[in-house]
Amino acid sequence: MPKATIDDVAKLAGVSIKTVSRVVNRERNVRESTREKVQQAIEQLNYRPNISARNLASMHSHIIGLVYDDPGAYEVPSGDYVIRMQQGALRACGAANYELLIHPCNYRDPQVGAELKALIEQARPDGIVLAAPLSNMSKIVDAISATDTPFVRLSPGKKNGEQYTVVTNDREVCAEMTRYFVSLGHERIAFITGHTSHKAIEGRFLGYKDGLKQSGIPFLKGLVAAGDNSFQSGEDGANILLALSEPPTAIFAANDDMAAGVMRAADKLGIDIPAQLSVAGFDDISLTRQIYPTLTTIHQPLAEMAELAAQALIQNLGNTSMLQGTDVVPAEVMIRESTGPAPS
Amino acid sequence: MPKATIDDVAKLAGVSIKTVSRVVNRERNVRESTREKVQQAIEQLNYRPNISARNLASMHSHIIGLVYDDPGAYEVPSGDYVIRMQQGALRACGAANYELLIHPCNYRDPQVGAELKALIEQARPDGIVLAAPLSNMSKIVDAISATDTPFVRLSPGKKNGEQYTVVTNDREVCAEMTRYFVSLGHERIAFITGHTSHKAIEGRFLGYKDGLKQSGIPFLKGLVAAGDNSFQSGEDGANILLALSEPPTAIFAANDDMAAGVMRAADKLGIDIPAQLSVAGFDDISLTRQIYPTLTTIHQPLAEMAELAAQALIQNLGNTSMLQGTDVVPAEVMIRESTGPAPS
DNA sequence: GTGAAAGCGCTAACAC
DNA sequence: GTGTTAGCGCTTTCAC
Repeated sequence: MPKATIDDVAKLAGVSIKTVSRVVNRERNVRESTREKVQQAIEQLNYRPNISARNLASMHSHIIGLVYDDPGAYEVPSGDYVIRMQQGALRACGAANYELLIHPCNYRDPQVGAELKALIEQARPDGIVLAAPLSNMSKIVDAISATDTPFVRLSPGKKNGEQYTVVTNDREVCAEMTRYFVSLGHERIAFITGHTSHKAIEGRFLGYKDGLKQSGIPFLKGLVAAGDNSFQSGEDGANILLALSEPPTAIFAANDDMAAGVMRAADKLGIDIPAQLSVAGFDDISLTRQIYPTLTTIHQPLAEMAELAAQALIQNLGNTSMLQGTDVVPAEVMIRESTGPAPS
Repeated sequence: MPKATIDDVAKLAGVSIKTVSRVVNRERNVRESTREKVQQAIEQLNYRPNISARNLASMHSHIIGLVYDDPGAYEVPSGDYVIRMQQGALRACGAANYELLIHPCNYRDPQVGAELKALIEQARPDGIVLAAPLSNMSKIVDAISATDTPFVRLSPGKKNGEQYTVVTNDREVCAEMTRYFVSLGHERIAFITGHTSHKAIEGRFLGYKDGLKQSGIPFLKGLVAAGDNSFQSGEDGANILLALSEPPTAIFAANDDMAAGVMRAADKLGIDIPAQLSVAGFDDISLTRQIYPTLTTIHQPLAEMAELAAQALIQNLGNTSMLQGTDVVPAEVMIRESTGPAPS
């Protein structure tokens, strides 16, 4: 059977199409009895408004774009990051009857700005959620700005631009993790830093130092190893740290990959985790639950962040004023098997 | 500035809107000089056709839906699976100027059928790519069928239904992996089976047996351990196999998680991989490159499969006849560090 | 509270 | 080859 249209419903309910439209869009000024009549007709005909027609008439697309770095364009730990953002954005879109258009893009491509602009002009999303690390990059931000499409940003490393932004508390939660080590009796707590180009990762190191200070433990340069986010750099860093005359009893790595490298190094050296050495990472990638012992880490609430960002974006679409400010969604320490009391 | 419309272009180029439409849609029967005139006007005005208007007039949405099991609804190895499918589907959509709507859904939810149906009626995708394991489930397939939306299936474990399907060669590639073990000098090659409910995983065991037969090596029941896809079951299975009076020199697990469990068991027993024991898995999850030694496994070409499926779907949309048949995209053995020559 | 009429920007017939 | 004329199914004034 051909799909029912608003006219069919109006005819069956004995009202005008405008009244049907009012009922469908939950507008006020409809008598309760009329609403019921229309509602019944809608159900009887299994009527669904035609999105294209609605979009055309209302001059917006009811589409939100989610733009993120393409994890398939190169090697990444996993697609968890993307999946979780999508979930959050989908929740917000579903609740507001918007659709979600995903657009992975490779920022290493010199054409990326033009390509992104073309995509936006084509699909005409009503707004865009821009994920990190793209949310930092002026060539991306400028390309979106040039289309006059409102957008919000997800955890840019540094705060610039005027758009509304959702971030997490990297620094505070790293301090919390550090204090957790102290609470287990650890005093020699080492840190493996991440790649210097990742703005977001700098805060993690600062948080580590905060945690030490809050616990009254002196910060020792000798307990810091320089990593570059890779498994290998974690293993190398651990080998240096564990060869010290007074080795650390705990190692906190700025990401999970490096923490896994630490575990590998300890395994080779015959050091038991967590009896002799506690290890923690950051990100909560799936690996953390697949290795043995499972890895204590910090979970970034990506789904919640994306949901909040999309929600705020959608709610603000009608307004003429630009959405501004910053919201923080706290990250969470995930205690698993790789951390335990300091050896006596 | 307000967006240019087809009328603006027509006026500037001094032609009718129909001619502009012809140029935009690359129809024939336009004089080259006219085409150029129009093209120039399009560029000058930065004209982009309005998708909603086009969709409304042409009576289709130019949207393809990708429906897959929601990996966030429960624990899964990783989101790689989903990401790779999305990439493939996006490639096909981009090439054909379609948009991709993603819809993760949780088949454990009893309402899933109704919910899916509602979504499809709302968004009205022109077609759907249905991923495994949903592509097997009649309540999902029926819900989609009820909406009269054409769909294609990705690697259902068993072949039923009449829709076009893209599969991979689980069985053949597992035989290949087994022969690879033999080529390394292994003769006692064990297998750890997967959970019986996963149809696709049955073929892997059959492939293992095929490979043995092709190599003239007798199949021994004693070299098969029953797993359930979990890390733990891999570890348990390995412990049983390695305790045999004549233990295997190679263990082939039906998925990567179990293979990781095997590696853990070997590590605990002080067995060196690959010098004393070779290990292989299936899936090529990101873990395989994050552990040490990196895991030899089999890569399912999910992106290619999804791309082919979406391509076929889109190409067939105009036709009245239903798209049928099956295409096979071969999987690939990924040789990494966990496999080596049999110990002498 | 409700309705009539005028588009939104495009495609599809059919004329020329 | 090109233009004319109707819609597609909705929202949006503005009447009543």
